[in-house]
Amino acid sequence: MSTQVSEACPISEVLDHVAGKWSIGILVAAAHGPIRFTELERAVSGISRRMLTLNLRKLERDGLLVRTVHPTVPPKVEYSLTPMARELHSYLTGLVDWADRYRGAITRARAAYDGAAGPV
Amino acid sequence: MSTQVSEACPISEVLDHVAGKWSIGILVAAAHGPIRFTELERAVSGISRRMLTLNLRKLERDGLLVRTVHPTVPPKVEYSLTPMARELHSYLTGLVDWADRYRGAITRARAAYDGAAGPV
DNA sequence: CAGAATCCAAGAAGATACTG
DNA sequence: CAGTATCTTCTTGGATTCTG
Repeated sequence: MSTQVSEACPISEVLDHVAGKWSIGILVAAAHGPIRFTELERAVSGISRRMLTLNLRKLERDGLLVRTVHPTVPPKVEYSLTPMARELHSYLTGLVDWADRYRGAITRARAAYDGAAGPV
Repeated sequence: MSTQVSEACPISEVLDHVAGKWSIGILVAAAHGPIRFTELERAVSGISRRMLTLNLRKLERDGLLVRTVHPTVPPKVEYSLTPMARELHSYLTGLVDWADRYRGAITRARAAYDGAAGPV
């Protein structure tokens, strides 16, 4: 058997792009409809302009976001999800929802772990 | 840090731990039942021993994995999911499934993007 | 077997400044 | 408004070696 496994990028790489900290925030924020750069900057809390740009490019390149430039002054650029990103979005919200439900428990688990092991 | 705001860690941080490239692989591999270190090393393709250890500690600290040491010779250590990780697992498999369905499309999207923009 | 310790390279990310 | 460019810092991750 010709194990020509990687005709396409490995799953782990896809997941790495799609499930990154910033990617999830961006995709979730863009899911409500077309969203502008500055709106995204506010929506994704903690992201820097640079990181936003880089992640937008990555997601656009992967075919998850569509970038629409309106040739006006001042410029207006909108980002929206492609169909495959929209499908992804439901899984992402499940994840976000889970994180929200359990972040208290996780914080407590960390405290217990650190307390037991020995924080110096 | 004498932080007053963070009663619990922000969602983005939780997601960052849980949805990392390695974390997903580890959690999915451990979902079948208790799994040993070396088995994980084989199951999570591409991971190094070091990264595996670091990620196992992180997940254990977050209360997602339970580490069981059997005091035998040679040593035997098993990892299994906690209930909250088990709940997470269903969302993760959804994600993995999505990634598998679309990785071909993503690879093509990249090629198109690179081809159009100008790969120098 | 299941790690821990150390060193080092590469990439991610922040700060800041500039532009069509 | 929506970026780009540059510089520096911090973190991630690989390779290797050692141990109970």
